[in-house]
Amino acid sequence: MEKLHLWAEKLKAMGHPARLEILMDLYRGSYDLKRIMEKYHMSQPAVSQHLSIMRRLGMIRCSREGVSMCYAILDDDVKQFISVLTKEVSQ
Amino acid sequence: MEKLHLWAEKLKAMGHPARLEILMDLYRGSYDLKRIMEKYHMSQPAVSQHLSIMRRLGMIRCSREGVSMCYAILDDDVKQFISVLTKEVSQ
DNA sequence: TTGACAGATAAGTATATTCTTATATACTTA
DNA sequence: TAAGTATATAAGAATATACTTATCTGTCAA
Repeated sequence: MEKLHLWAEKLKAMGHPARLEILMDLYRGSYDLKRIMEKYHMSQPAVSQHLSIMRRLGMIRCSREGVSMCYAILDDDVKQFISVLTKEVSQ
Repeated sequence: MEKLHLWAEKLKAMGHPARLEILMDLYRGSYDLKRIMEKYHMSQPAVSQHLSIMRRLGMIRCSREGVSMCYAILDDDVKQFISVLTKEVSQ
């Protein structure tokens, strides 16, 4: 896929408040499924599907940690962007 | 609107290859309607609607220049992001 | 080995997005 | 002022996205 097109895909994926918040959580270390569910009035499958969208694009990776799953940001460009955004949003 | 939510809106708006390319064109000075139409197999109204989406969000502004319109990036965050992206994509 | 827990996937539906074609508007020039 | 050019807007259709509920899978502990 062309670079620009791939970027558009990643931006679109970041273009949802719940996904953006998950990424910011992950940047800080980990995300809290229940908090996301409550804040966005969203079911567990819905959150799982948002994670899956970002996983398909290689933006995040997941690994099993016993009974639960551990997510982390994989894409360096995304990580860089979220780092800047985190500072910007907290102002 | 909450800061995070507004950012999500802007990212979603950037999350379309034609809109992203228009923004990159505008960052360099101006965009070429015919080139965008041809590259994305898109009609004039379709491009106009993409511009309108970004205009509604305050990402770009437009002013009349005689018979044609002059667009420019208005939002500093967007400008900053596109400047970084432009470098990244050209590598 | 079964029950409970955490989370993923499937299937279907409501809504949003992105186009299309048709038409309207603003400006310029003959 | 009529015609031409550049662009915007309107209405509707096709497609994509974001949910829902139901169900499945993997892990652990009794």
